[in-house]
Amino acid sequence: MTPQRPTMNDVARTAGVSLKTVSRVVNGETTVAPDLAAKVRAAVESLDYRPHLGASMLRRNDRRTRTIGVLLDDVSHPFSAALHRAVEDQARARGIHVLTGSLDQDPVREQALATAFAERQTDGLILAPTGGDLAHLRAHTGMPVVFVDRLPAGVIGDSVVSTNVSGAAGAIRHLVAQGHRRIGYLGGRRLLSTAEERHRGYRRALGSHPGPAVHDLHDPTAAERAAIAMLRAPDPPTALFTTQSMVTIGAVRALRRLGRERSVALIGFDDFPLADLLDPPVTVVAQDPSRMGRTAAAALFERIDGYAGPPREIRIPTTLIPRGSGELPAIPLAN
Amino acid sequence: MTPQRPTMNDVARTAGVSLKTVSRVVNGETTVAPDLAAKVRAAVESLDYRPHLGASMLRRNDRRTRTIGVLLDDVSHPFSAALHRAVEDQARARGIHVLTGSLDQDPVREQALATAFAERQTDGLILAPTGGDLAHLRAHTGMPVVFVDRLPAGVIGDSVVSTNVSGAAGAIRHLVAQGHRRIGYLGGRRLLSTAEERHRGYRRALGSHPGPAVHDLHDPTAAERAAIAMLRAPDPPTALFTTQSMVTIGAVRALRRLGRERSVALIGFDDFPLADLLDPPVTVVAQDPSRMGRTAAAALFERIDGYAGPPREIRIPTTLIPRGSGELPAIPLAN
DNA sequence: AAATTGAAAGACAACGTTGTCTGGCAGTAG
DNA sequence: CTACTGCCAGACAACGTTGTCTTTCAATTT
Repeated sequence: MTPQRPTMNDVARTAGVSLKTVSRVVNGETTVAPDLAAKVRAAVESLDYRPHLGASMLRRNDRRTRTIGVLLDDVSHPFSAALHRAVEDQARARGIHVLTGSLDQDPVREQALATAFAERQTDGLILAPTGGDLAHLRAHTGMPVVFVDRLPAGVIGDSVVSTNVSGAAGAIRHLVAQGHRRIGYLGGRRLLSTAEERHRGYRRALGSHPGPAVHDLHDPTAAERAAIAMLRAPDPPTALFTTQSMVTIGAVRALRRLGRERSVALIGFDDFPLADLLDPPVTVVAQDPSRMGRTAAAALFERIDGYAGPPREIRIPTTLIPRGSGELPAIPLAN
Repeated sequence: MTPQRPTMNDVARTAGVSLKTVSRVVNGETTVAPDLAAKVRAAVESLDYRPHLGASMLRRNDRRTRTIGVLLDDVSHPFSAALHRAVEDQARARGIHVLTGSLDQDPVREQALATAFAERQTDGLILAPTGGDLAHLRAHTGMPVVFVDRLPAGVIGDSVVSTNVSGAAGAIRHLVAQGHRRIGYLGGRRLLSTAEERHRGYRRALGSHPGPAVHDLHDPTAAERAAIAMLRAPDPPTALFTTQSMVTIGAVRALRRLGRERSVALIGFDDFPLADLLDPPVTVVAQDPSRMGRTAAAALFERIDGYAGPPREIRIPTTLIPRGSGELPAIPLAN
C-alpha cells in the first residue's frame, strides 16, 4: 500500500544486473563496463533510487555518519546563532551535517541530548556546557567533544572560549580612565566559567575598591530591575559593567527609564546587533562568535581525524569597541 | 587498537545470555525473568553499552529515524533563528531531533541538502524555499515537506506563511492616515513570494499612485544606499516602507545619515530586537516566527503520522506595532 | 592450440539490531 | 502417567548496503 523506497535490489532487477554491480556504480567504482553502468544509471533515474545512508554506514569500514552535534544555550540567541552558523559553514565545507539542540542551561537536557546524539553515532559534539555534571560524556567512547563559550567542569576536552578576564579588566580600566571609581557589576550565573572569569577581570582591575555587584542575572527584565535598584540605592555607581548582552539590554532599558543614559556610563560584555544605533551607542567588549565556531569546528575535525594530543584551551581575543556609552565621564557626586 | 563500541553481542557474552535476550531487556519487553534482566542491565552498565540507532532503525518495522530536517535562509538571522527554535521545541516534545542547514538563497544548496537529508532518512523536512526548482522534492517518496515563510513554486505541500498582503496594505494605510501620499518601497528579491505579496499589498493600498520602488535588496548596506538615493532624488517620498528587517535596518541608517529620521516616516515589515529602543522607535508589521515554527512543526508531524489530506496553506497573522517612526506626519513639500 | 593472465561481474557473508519461529520446561488437567 | 497449555529463552533470518572471494570469459602469451 505505502510506496516503499526502492532498494539496490530493485535497481538491480530493473537494470538486469547483480546488486553488487549497482553498488559499484553508485559508489563510483571504475570496474564496471560502460554499457552496464549506463543501464544501472538509467534504472536509478527511473526508480528515483536514493542510497540508504544508514545501511551503508553500518557496513562500511570507516564508521562515519558525517554528522556532528551542536548543543548551545539557545539557538535563537544572537551569540549562539552566530556560533552555530559558523560551525555549520565549516561543516558544510567538509560535507558534514549538523544536529542542533538548545539546552536553556538545563543539565538534564544536556545529558539527554548528548546521549541521544551518541546513540545516533554522531562523529563528534560541540557543546556549550550548562555547568552540570559531565561525567556521562566520558562514556561515549570515541566521540570527541569540543567545548565552546564556557570551560567544562572537570572534564578533559578541547575548549574554545573568549579572553574573559582580560576583556573584562580592559573594560573596567577603560571606565577608570574616564574617571569612574564606583562601577556597578551586573553579571550572569556565577556557576558558569564565563561569569566567574568576567567577574575576576572586574575585581582584578578595580583592586580593593569593588563597586556594588548583582549576580545570576539572565533575562533583560531581571537585569533591568537589578540595574534600577542599584542606581537608586545610596552611593550609586557612576558606571555599569554588564557581562552578557541580555543583561546589557536590560541595563540600557533601566538607564532610559531613569533618564540616566547620558550620565551613567555603560560597557557591556558581548556585542549585539544595533548596539551602534542606540542613543548613546553602546560600548562593548565584543566577542567573536563566528571565529569561536570556526575554531571549535576545526578543533573537532582534527579530533575526528584522529588527533590525540592533550586537551587544548583555545582563547579567542575580545575587542573593546568604544561607541559612546562607555566614554561618558564620571559625574562628581551631587550630594 | 581503537576502542570499539560494545555491541549487544558483547553484552550478551558478559551477561551469559543470548543476544536476543539483551535486545528484549534494552527494549523494555516484559517477557524476561527478573534475574536475567538484572544480569543484562549490569552488563550494559559495566560495558557502557549504547544501542546503535542506525542498525536498530534498519531492522525495525516502523522505519522512523525520529529526525527531521530544517532548512532556512540563515540560522543566524533573527527571524530564521526564532523559527528554528520554535521547531526545535516542538520536536523535543516528541523526542525528535533536528538537522539544520542555512541556504543563503542558493537553490543548488537547497537541492543538495534536501537530497542529503532524504538519504539520511529524515522523517520530514521544513523548508524555506529559495525560489529555485523544487521538482527534486517529488522524488523523495514518503518524506513529507512543509514550507515556511515563502510559498513553494508550483510544488504541492503544506505551507505556513505570514499574511503578507494584508500586513503590507495595513502598514501603507497607516501611513496614508498620517497624511502620507508619496511612500517609497524598498523590497527584497521579487522572485520570492514574500516580496511579491508585500509589494502587492503596497500597491493595493496605494491604488493608482504608487511611490518610488527599489527591489531585490538583501543586506543593510545595499538597502542603505538605495534609501539614500531615493531620498535624494527629485520628488522624494515622505515615508518609507521596507519589506524585511535587514532592509529596515539599512533604511534606519540611511535616515540617520541624512538627519531625516524625525521627518521621514518608516514602517518595516518584520520586527527585530531593539526596534523599540531606537530613536525614533521603529514601527513594524510584526511577524510571529515562533508561531510559524510551531505551526509548521505541527503540520509536519501530522503528515508524518499519516495525514494525507490536500496541501494546506496556513496564514499566520501579522500585527502592526506603532512605535513612533510610522506615526511621523507627512511634512508638506518644501519647494 | 593450450596455457596464462587480467578484468569484470556475481555469490556470499557481514555490519548491529529486531521480527518470527521453535524448543524446553514447568505447571495443570485428564 | 500422559497430554496439554503457557511462558520464557534462544536460533535464525532479515533490514540495505559493502568487503571479500570466486567465477566467467576474453585477450594475450607460449
